Amino acid sequence: MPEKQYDHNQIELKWHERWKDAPIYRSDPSGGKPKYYVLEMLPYPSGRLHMGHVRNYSIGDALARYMWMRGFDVLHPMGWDAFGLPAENAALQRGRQPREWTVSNIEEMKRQMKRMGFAYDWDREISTCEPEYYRWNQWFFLKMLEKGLAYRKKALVNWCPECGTVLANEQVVDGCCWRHENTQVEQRALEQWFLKITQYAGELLDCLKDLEGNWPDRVLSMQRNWIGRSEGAEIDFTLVGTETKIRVFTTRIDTIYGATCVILAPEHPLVSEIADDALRSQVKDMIDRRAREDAADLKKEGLPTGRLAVNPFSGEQVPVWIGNFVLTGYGTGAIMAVPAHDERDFEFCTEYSIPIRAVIRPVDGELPEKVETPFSDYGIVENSGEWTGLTSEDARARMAAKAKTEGFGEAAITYRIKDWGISRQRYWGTPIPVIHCPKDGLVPVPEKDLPVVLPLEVQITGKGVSPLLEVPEFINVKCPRCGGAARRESDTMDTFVDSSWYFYRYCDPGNGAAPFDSKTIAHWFPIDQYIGGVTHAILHLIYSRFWTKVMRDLGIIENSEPAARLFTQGMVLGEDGTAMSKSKGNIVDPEIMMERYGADTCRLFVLFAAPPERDMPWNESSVSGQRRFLERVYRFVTRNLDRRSEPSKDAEADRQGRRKLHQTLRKITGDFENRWHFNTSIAALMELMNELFSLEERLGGETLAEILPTLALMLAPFAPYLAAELWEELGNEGQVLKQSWPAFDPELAAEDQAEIVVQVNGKLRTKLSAPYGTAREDLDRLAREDAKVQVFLTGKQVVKIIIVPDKLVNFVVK
RNA sequence: GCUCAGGUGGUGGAACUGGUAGACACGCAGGUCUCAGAAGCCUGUGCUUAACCGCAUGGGGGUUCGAGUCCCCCCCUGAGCACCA
Repeated sequence: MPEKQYDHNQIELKWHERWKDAPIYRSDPSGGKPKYYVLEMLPYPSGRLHMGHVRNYSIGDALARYMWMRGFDVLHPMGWDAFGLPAENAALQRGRQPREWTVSNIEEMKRQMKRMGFAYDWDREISTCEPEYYRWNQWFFLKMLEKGLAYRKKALVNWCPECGTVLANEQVVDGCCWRHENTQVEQRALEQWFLKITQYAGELLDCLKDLEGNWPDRVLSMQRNWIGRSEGAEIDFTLVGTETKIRVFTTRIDTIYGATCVILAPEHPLVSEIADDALRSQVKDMIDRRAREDAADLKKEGLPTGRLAVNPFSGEQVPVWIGNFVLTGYGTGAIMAVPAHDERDFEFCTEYSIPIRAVIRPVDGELPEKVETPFSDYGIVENSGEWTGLTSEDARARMAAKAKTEGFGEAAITYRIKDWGISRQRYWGTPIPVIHCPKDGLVPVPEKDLPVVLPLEVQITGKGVSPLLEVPEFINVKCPRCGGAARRESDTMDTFVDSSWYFYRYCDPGNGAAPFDSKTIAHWFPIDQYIGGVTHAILHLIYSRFWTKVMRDLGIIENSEPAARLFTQGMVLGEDGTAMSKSKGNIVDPEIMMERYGADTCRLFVLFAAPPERDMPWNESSVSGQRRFLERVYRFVTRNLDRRSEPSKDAEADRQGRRKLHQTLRKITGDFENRWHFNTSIAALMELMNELFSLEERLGGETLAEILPTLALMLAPFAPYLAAELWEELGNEGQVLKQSWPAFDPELAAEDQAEIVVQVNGKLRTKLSAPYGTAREDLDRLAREDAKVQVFLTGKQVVKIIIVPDKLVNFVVK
């Protein structure tokens, strides 16, 4: 009889048809099951699915399927951050070639996702570019405005000439735009909207502690780094001849007697007050040069102001300089330079022949006569008046306290993180719901008028000002307060606002009265498992933590963190060794892979090639192995269907077959519960198939009747189409996912003979087989009697014997 | 420069608590089947050797009966941060 051959097209298209209109599963909180919320990060922002996405979703989908079979009520939504949609709509309407994302691409992506057989809650689909989503973005914005968490100010901001818009600090990568990596970002002084993420800096940092173990260390340390807390003091130096105070931030107040000048950032407000025209133009040059050059190899430059400032501790007058290495955005934008105890200050002061004076000595060392290299460790304070003799630690605390009581400073904590600039001069994005009235100033749009929606008829100019300014119907409005003529804010929100809370909206996507129902959120949150690339470690993942804390303080949610566990999966690297992405043109199209090998093979391949957290260079030469494996499974199951009623004939074969089955089950269950190394799970399944092939003829019906359906169930998380097909072929009703994950029987999985490794001086000499629980002395005797061991023992003296029961005997000989 | 992750056959990777290094695949070689090929199936495959032995987890040292795994030093690769006072 000719065997049935595995035909992926026939099987997958059949099930694809069946699943198309009815979701493979959907969550049901009323069922009384424990909840499990698993979510993959947005397929952001590429409009074209590639194998990188397939790998990402295969990991989450396998987990979701497993948890579903384990009896959890799984929430696994799939949404589309289709923020390009209105822009492309507008472009299409006037016959322009769509640029990056198109409506059809997004539809195409959805189709491909369904074709891959991913089991999402399709009903919970949301789109963050729709007016309903704008409404709640704007609602949150107004709440933050009310609480002083949103504000507008003129500031130096990052400007991407290619995007024609402002970017947040987090969106600047190596001085370039995160979306145009060869475009240098410029600094411009503009009136912009900010969200006060700095108010939460301390909490964002402190809560990282609670995430330890559940979030990857890499992400935690990146966030710590980004938030950048440093503890120190702010101290006022008084400008000689004036009442003006120059406030500096230092972490080493204990070194203040060694301060030999004060250095201002070139952008420091005081500069324009004390500089004459000549100096001002030099400062301007300095700023320009710094903007052009790479920060890493920028030479330290300074300009003397000719002014002096008084050190409040020593009373000493020190010169005031302007230095290109002093950052305006960190601390107070001014520093005291202590060249003897800081490398940068040392470099600067050496360059300009500013005195270098040591005031800290090593605990077990001397104060140097002449400073050759700066000593920046803690030590003992010297030459510092009443503080001399204290340790650095003591001095820091006491001197800060003194500054406070004397009124010339205080202990202070500074963060590196800055407020989140959310203004964008783009067309797409949520309009910021504010009206500029000549009489009333900034007037928030009343809640009843939300959402403010984007006009469709817009000319996208790319000229660097918002195209919305060219739409009079949008811009010209009446002031809600006085009714007079006013102008609408033309900036739109950063799309990272959308992604900061989209996963909350999934829980209650249709809510028209609120962003979501708080009780529903309390049920689903926090997200049990969030999965995504490490690329968002300090963008999305810090914004959404911030947003969560804001929502908690608004009293609409209870959780303080969005995701209990985070998993960062590795990237799929294109042939050029860089991450697969559309902009690099190195993507591999899943459509072609699916046609050639089938969706199941693709999924199995991306899971088998490497453990999920590791990067995976694309090399499809081994796909055929996964394909062969599925063919073997299919042939084995279909040709043994009818043998399930046969009587048993070989008890030993039956025992071996069942043992391997339960061992495999134990292995896969363990992989799911502990570390998601699906590559080893799949390897275990392959081992099982190899064993079954060699036992096939000898297996009895009863054993086959246990093995075949279990095989289908074990495949369900990885190869859903084949699992469904086999499940049906086996004469079962219903979906595989609705079955329980099979439990393994430890007794059946246990080997009955232990393999004992026999070593001499730690080197493997032979292996023995002995029943479990064999006594130490018996193991010793068995090992000594072994002929191969004898060779290494004769003529030697056994000094020591190490016996690990059921495992190992090691003779130490001389 | 600082922080983190990694370095194992020709290739992807396995070894989960210090106890058989190389599971499982790809590739390669041989066999079987066939008029022939494809696909199956079987065997072999770290290096060295006829075989035993020996040598092997980036390099060097250490702890241990025993180290890919633990400790110290160094080299390399990738990622992140980078004048943060």
